[in-house]
Amino acid sequence: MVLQKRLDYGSHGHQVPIKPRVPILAPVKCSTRIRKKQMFALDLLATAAETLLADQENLSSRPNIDGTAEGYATSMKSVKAEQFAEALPLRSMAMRKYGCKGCTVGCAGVCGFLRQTNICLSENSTRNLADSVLESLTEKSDVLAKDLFSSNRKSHRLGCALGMIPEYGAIGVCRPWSTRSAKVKQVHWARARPTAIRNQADGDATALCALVETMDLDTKHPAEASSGSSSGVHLCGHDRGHISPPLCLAKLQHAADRDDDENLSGCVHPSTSGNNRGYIPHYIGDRRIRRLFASRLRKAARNKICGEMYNKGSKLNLCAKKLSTTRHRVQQTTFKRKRHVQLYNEKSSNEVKLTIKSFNIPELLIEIPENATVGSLKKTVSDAVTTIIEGGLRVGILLQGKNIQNDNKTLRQAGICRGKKLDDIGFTLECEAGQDSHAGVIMPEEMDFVGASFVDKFAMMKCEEPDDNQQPMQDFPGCTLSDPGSVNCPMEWTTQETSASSQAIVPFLTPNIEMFPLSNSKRSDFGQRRIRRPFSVAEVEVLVKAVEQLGTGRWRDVKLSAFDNADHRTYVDLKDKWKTLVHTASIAPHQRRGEPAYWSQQQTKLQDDPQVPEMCPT
DNA sequence: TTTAGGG
DNA sequence: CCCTAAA
Repeated sequence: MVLQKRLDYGSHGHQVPIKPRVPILAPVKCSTRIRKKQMFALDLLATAAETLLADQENLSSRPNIDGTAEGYATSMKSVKAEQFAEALPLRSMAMRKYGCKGCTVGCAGVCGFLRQTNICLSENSTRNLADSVLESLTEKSDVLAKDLFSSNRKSHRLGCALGMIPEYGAIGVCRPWSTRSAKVKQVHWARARPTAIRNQADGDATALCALVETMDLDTKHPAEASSGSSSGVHLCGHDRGHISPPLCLAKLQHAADRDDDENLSGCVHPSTSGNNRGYIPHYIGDRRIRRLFASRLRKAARNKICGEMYNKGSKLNLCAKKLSTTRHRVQQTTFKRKRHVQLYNEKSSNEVKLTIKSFNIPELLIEIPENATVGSLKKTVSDAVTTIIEGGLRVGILLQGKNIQNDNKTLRQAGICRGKKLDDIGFTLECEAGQDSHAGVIMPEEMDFVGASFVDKFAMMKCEEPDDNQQPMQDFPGCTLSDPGSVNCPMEWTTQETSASSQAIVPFLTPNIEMFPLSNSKRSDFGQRRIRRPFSVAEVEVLVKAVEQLGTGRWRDVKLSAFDNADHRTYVDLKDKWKTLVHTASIAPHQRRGEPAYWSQQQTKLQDDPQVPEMCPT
C-alpha cells in the first residue's frame, strides 16, 4: 500500500503518524459509526475533505497562519482521504459536548485518523502505527495534562481529562490535579463511552480541549512538523473563537516541539531536524499507568479492526489473525492487571490504600467440542475473558455488603477511611457491553492493604469518624468477661487475612492465596473451602473465657461478645473449636498433637497475670 | 438463623 | 473447616 510505505519508515519500529491538519472543525454530519458501510464512509470522507479544503482556503487567507497552509495542502494531498473520515466528528463532538468556551476549532482528531489508518493500512503497519501513535498519544497526553494542570490549578478544576477515541469511546487517563484533592492518581479501567464523558462532571472543558489538541499535535504529519513545529499551535490559537489561557497555549507549544522531536527521532524523514534528539520528556509520570493505558488503546484499536472485519463478513483470516494478536496482548494486560490493579486514593495525609490483587470471574460458560485441542480451549477461555473485560466494566463498590451508589460521596463519608474495616470493602466489575452470554459480576478475588508497613501504620491510625471497631492491638488483649460488651478481639488488624483459593476456570486468575488475603466473610460465593486459620493462643483464651462466662450452646453470643470483630470466625467456628478443645482435653496428653503441657503452662501464665484473674482453664 | 453433631 | 438436620 502506498500509504503504508509513506508511514512505515521508522527503522526502529517508530513510525511517524500522519495527521491531517484540520484547521477548522466545521460541523460535519458524521456519525461515529460510519465505518459500517465503507461507501458511506467514503461519502463522509469526501464531505470532510471538502470542508477541510474550504477551511484551508479560509485559513490560508489569514496572515497569521503563514507557512502552514502550504504544508497543510501538501499533507492533504499525500494523505488518503480516508484518514479524515472521523476526525472531524470526534473533535466537533468533543467541542460541542463541552462547550469549550467557544473553542470550536482544533486540530484533526488523531484518534479518528488512527482509526482510519487502522482500516486502510496493512496489518503490520496498522499495528505498528497504532502502537506508535497511541503510545505517543498516551505519553503526550500525560505530559500535557501534568503540565497543564499543574500550571492552572487555580483556574482549572480538572477532575478528569479525557482523550477520546471515536468508536472506542473515551479512554481516560484521569489526572485530577484539582485544588481540592492535592494528589490523586487514578486509572479508569472502565472503558468509558461517550456517555461516560458526560459523567465526568469535574472535567474542565478547556483542559479537555487542550488535551485533545495535544493529541493532535502528537501526531503531526512529518511534513507539517518540518514546516514549523508551532503551526499546530497557531491553528489552535487563531481559529478558536476563544483563546485558551496563554499558559495553555504555551504548554501546547511546548508539547508540539517536544513531540516533533520525539516522533521524528529515529526516523529517516528528510525533514527531520535532528535537534533535540533523544529528548526525554520532562515529566515521565507513572510509566506503568501509561503503559497500561497505551495497552488499552492498542487493544481497542485492534478490536476495532476485528469488529470491522466481522461486520463485513470477509477477510476472516485476517480477522482471526488479529484476534490472535489481540488475545495475546489482552491476556498479558489482563494478567498484569490482575496482579497490579491498584487503587490509590491519596488525600493529603489521610490516605486509604487498597490493592485489588485479582478478580474472580464467577461464571464462564465455555462450549467447545470434545475433539477440540487443549490449545483451542485455552484460546476459547481467553477469548471469553477478553470479551468480558474488553466489553467494558462498570465498577461497583460494596461496603459491608452494601453497594455504594453515590459517586459524589467522599471516601470518608462512605466510610472508607483509616480505622475502618477495609476488609469489608468489595469491588464488583459488571460487564457493560451486551455480552449476555458472559454477563456477570466479577468479584474481587483478592484485596489487601498495600504493604505490611501500611498495616502497621493503619493499625495506629485513628479514624475521625466514630468507629466501634478500631481497637488495633498488636497483642491480643486479655478480656474480662464480666463486661462482655467490652471484649474486642480485632485479630484481623494484626493478622493477615487469608483467603480461599480461587476455583475460577481461568487458570491465570488463580490467586496467591497466602499473599493476598480477603475477608472470608465475602468469599464463600464460589464454594471454595476457606483457608485453614488455626486459632491462636489468644483466641483460645478468649474463647475459653467467653464460654466460661456465657456457657456452651450460646455460640452466637460468644461470637458477638468476644469475636465480633473477627469476621473470619463464625459462631460455627467457635463451636467447632470448642469441640476440639473439649476433645483434646478429654484425651490423654500423649495422644494430643502439639504441646502436651500447654494447659498447665497457660494456667500458670494466666495466674500470674493480674488482668485476668478469673481465668479458669478447662 | 442458630445449634448440634457427624464428616 | 464443611455440611446439614433440626430447632
